[in-house]
Order: sequence, then C-alpha cells, then structure tokens
Amino acid sequence: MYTGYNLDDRVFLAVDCIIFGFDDEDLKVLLIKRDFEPERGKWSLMGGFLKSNETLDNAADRILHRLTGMHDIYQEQLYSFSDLDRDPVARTISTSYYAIINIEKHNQELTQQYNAQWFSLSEIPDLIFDHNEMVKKAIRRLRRRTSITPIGFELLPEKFTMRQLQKLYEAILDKKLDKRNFINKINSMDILIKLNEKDMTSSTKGSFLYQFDQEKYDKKKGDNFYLKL
Amino acid sequence: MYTGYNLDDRVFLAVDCIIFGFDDEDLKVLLIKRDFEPERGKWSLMGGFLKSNETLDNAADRILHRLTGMHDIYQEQLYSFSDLDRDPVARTISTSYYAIINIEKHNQELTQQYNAQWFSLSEIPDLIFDHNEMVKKAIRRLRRRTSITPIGFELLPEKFTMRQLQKLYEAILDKKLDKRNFINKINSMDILIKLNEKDMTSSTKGSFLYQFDQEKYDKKKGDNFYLKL
DNA sequence: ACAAAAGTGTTCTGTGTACACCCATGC
DNA sequence: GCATGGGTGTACACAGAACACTTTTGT
Repeated sequence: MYTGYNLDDRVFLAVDCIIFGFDDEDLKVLLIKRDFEPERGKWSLMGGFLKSNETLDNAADRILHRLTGMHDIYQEQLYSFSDLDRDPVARTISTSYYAIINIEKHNQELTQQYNAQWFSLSEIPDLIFDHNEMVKKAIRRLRRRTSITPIGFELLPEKFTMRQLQKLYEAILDKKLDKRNFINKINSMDILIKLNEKDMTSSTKGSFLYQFDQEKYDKKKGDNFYLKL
Repeated sequence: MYTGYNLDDRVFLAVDCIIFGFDDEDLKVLLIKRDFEPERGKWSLMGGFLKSNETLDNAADRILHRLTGMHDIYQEQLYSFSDLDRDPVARTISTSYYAIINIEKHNQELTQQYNAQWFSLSEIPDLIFDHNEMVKKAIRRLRRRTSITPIGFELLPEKFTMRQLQKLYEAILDKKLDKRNFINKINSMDILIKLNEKDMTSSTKGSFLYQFDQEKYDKKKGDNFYLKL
C-alpha cells in the first residue's frame, strides 16, 4: 500500500536549465562545456542537484544565478525526466526548467568560467544524457507559450524597435511574419509604450523605440489574451 | 560546481495521480480515503513512491493499475511539486500525473478496497498535502488540452451519441455549447464513424451512435488540428 | 540620385457564433 | 395527441491574411 517511506527508494533529483536568449537575429540556447565528470568535455545544459532545503524553483534560481549572475529570471518548470539509465553515475531524475534572459545582461566572466556558449537552435551540438530531448521540449513549450502570453519581452533590451520585436517572434516561431499585420496585432494588445525616441543605428530614417508597459500588462494578465501570430 | 553526487541530497520521489472520469453528467475525480498514515481518514489522490527500477511513467501506470485494475490508461505528466513541508513525514517531491478513464470500466472491488469515491469537480473535499493544488492544475491542463487534441474519447464508452459527447465537452470546459455548432465542428474533424445503430434509452426517437476512428485520428495527429470550442 | 529600412490601410476570405423549426416515437 | 429529446441550415460579425507604395536621410 501507499505507506512505507523506504530509504532505498530515495533518488537524486537534478534540475537542468534550458536558457534562451536572443541576439537580434537568432533565438539561442546557452550551453556549458563540462570540465568535470561525468562526460567531461561534452556540452550540456547547466544543472545541479536539488538540495534538501530548497524547492525545485529555488534550485533553478540558484543554478541560473550561478551561471549568469542574474536574479529574478523568467523561468518555468518544464518536465521531469526519469529514464532508468539517463545518468550513468547514479539513479537521477531531472526536472528541467526553461529560462529566458536578455543576452546582453548576463555576467560574462561567470559564463566564461563555465566555458558557456550561445548556440543557435539549428546548431545545437550533441548534449549529454537526455539534454537534447529537454531542449526540444523547451522549444516546443516556448513556441506555444509565446502564442498565449507576451513572454518574449524578457529577451529584448529595455527599449526596442518594432522590427526587433518582430524578428524575435520570427525567431521563436521560426517563420516570417507580415510587418503590418504584426504591428497591428501588437498594438491591439496595448501593452507597449511608444517612446519619442528613435534608434538610428538600423537605418537612415531611424525607427521608433518602444517599451514594455509592465503595469498595463499586469492588469490584463487576468483576461489571458491570446496572440495568435 | 555541478559534481558531487552527495548521498544526503537524495529525496523521496512520489507520484500522485489525478484520475478523471465522466458519468454522462459531470466530470469527476477519483479520490481515496486513506486508512493509513500519514493523514489517515482524509481524502487524497492515489499515489505511491517511485521505485528505483522504474520510470515516472511506469510508476504512474503501476499506481493507476493498482487502484483501477486497468492497463493502458491515457495519462500525462503534469508537474512536480516540491514545497519543503508538503509532506510532514519526510522530504518528498511529488510528480503528479493526470489520467482519463472510462468510469464504468474500472474494477470496483479494487476501488472499494481503497475506499475510493468519485467526486464532481465542484464537490472535491479538502485533500492532504498539496493535492488540491494538483487537482486544480490538472483541470486547467485538461481544459486546455481538450481544445487542442480530441482527448475526451477516453472518457466515453466505445459507442456514444453526439449528445453524450457534447455533454462531456460541456463538463470539461464547464460551459454550455450550441448543439448545431458542436456537431458541425466535430464532423469537420472527421474522426468519427457514424454507426447504423441507435441508442434508444435517451429518447423516444433514438439517437445515432458514433465510434471514434482511431486510424483516421492517428493519420491526422501530425497536423495538430485545433478544436476551439 | 539612390539605397535601405520605416511606416502605414484596405480588401478578402474563412471561421466562430447565434439562432428556430420539424421529426420520430412511446406513452 | 402530446411530451421528449434528436436532428438539421443559414445569416452575420469578426479576425486573420494578403498585399504595395511613400517617407526619410546618409552616402
């Protein structure tokens, strides 16, 4: 019966993080090159073990902070992986999280310490264990989530152009979008502030900068507004 | 660093199952009344500990089978819960699964052994630990999933009427649907076989029975067709 | 003057949604 | 003959998708 807390049944519980970033062109994932066992020298997700005094969310926070130096990163629990032989060293279940960060804000010294590197989705190498599967699942989830919640703003600088935003969505969804339809749809959500400022680096004419309006967004969040791009 | 398989970090990993059924009126959840510690005498989800030689999916299968006597139950991993004090006996993380069964097919002797009972969603009692939260999350997920995938057929007998199917969707989504629009949408999916047989129990005129066409469904599954009800 | 990106509206089509009447049968 | 649930089609509104030209300014 459902009794018996049998000490032999205890397992290691790992947390692995799929970290997404965006560099104005591609959606990317941050991977580390392991200089420790097992699988030294191979690429993998950043991860760690759950400590007995923290929740899974805490562990993900800690792991993300350790690699990026950042706090309050957008993250979401993805799925728990439990194949018997997924970790050759010991029976380990891994709960994966995906996170979304601004590619320019992380601490480069830290990421260098971990030999971390950004990879475009199309160029992700063979990863250890079942990490490739985790990444695949994270991408699927991110794509779906993007259509429901305006999630992507975490990936952009504070001020950004419509063009950047569109490129971001194109990168996430992996398809071209129509400029006019896109701008209309975004505007209809009414969660951006158009600034009286232009970004002059991208063109001679310059393009208006926008800012995400956290307050408006928080108010609307309840009525879960779809996006459908 | 991400090394150290520290034996002290090992935890108990439980699997708890939210089991949905449908009785032609309401969407229901199967709960057990615990006659064992902890929390003896309270209602809870059916659950158990992950054994070291099984995956989480295996464990969910095993737990579902133990309570219902059924195999090959539709199930999906939901979320892993990890609050520090969620289980007062020992540090236990729980991965929840939700399952969908035909309410008439389960083994009643078994469910009696476990003092199990079906509860309408609106009448779910206080459950142990964080099980109420699990149920809430499962309902949300089931609702969303239903709009994407024609999941609900698991809940019906092999042959069913359009009216039954509609009631099922109404129960899952918790809203009234229009009879004609519903039938049109279902037909447009083209995954049902209309039988030359009528169910005469529900009305004097009798209503045609339908069957789910697994083959057609499997073919279409790829083009993930939405339902939007 | 020309190259390069920004900005801007309208039309069409398909899908969702609302809605009301006749049918068959058992009692 | 009447009560009960079963079955059927149409009209309207809205949202998604397709589409092309003008503007600005640095070179």
